Amino acid sequence: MNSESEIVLDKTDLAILRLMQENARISNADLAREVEMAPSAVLERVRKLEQKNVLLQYTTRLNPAAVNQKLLAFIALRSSDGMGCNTTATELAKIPQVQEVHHIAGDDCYLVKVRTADSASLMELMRNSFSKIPNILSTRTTIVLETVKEAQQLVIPEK
Amino acid sequence: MNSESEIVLDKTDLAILRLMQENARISNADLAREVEMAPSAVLERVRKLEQKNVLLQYTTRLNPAAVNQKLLAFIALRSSDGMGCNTTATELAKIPQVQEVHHIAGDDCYLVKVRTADSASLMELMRNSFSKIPNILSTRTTIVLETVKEAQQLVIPEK
DNA sequence: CTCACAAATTGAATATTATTCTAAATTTTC
DNA sequence: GAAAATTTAGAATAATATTCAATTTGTGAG
Repeated sequence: MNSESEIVLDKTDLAILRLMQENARISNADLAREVEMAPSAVLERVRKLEQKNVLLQYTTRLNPAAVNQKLLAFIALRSSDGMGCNTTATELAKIPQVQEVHHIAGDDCYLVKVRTADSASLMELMRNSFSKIPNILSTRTTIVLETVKEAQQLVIPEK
Repeated sequence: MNSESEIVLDKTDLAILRLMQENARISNADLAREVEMAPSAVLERVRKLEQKNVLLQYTTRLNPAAVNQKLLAFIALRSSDGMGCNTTATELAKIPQVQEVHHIAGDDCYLVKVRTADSASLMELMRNSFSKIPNILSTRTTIVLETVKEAQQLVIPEK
């Protein structure tokens, strides 16, 4: 009975998703031309996809270096949070430099993706923000030397 | 002398980036209102930010579950690629289900983020695609149980 | 200080687009 | 197979994007 329980997408919806995932700023008119429907009908579908939380956000991918966020790191961390309690994760998620927080299977409880200006500011972030979060038992930080690919493009099924 | 060597962004540029990162579909008119400039001037700046590769892509974040991509995994993998040679990374990047490929410091050479429908299709992907890539010595797969936060929002400096 | 050049900005005009609404068509349900 | 609900098309209007010439602003040289 949750909000995703009965999402049914037809071929046209998937085509719209594919086009919008590629270019969020595509005009509704172009979208309509591509899927060969009237603009009004397409707009209606887009609105519904937004309401059904299929379309989550229109965002712009920025060059991290251009805004002085050159360092990328993954931090695997163990927490003493009991099962069903995710205070640690919630607190981590509040940190702006933290892009992702995943609860993972295996020894380490969480995998966190962080972006900062440089290693010094990462250290600062860990000292100032991470250290204030209770229940963190240990952290293991992996610095990214080079990013070869970074996209959030999903593989959208044919039908 | 590379393409990013002399990117200088003023307060207005940063404000534009902040707004567009939040909502890629913001109209140029609204953008102009927010930063209190003429629409034409703002458009000019956006075009330049695109040319300078500060704005990389306008994309739409989709609900992975809605398009049957419920499984998220991170794969740490070792490769026998020599230094300066990144065939493995390039091949990995070609796989559509692979969202990210990072060259990392430490024992494991690469960290890869993958999305598939379920664990069965992940296995299939590894058997069919990963196994065809030469030089991969070993893989260590971490399954994500739950994602608490997933954003690519960068922290944009004040000035 | 002022000139001259380049870059950025404005404002107006036009083309394109978004959005709304009603009627028609299609699909679903009983 | 008919009624109800949903979806779509088409037309009309409001809003927006985009272009361009003219003005302003910023920068460095003399």
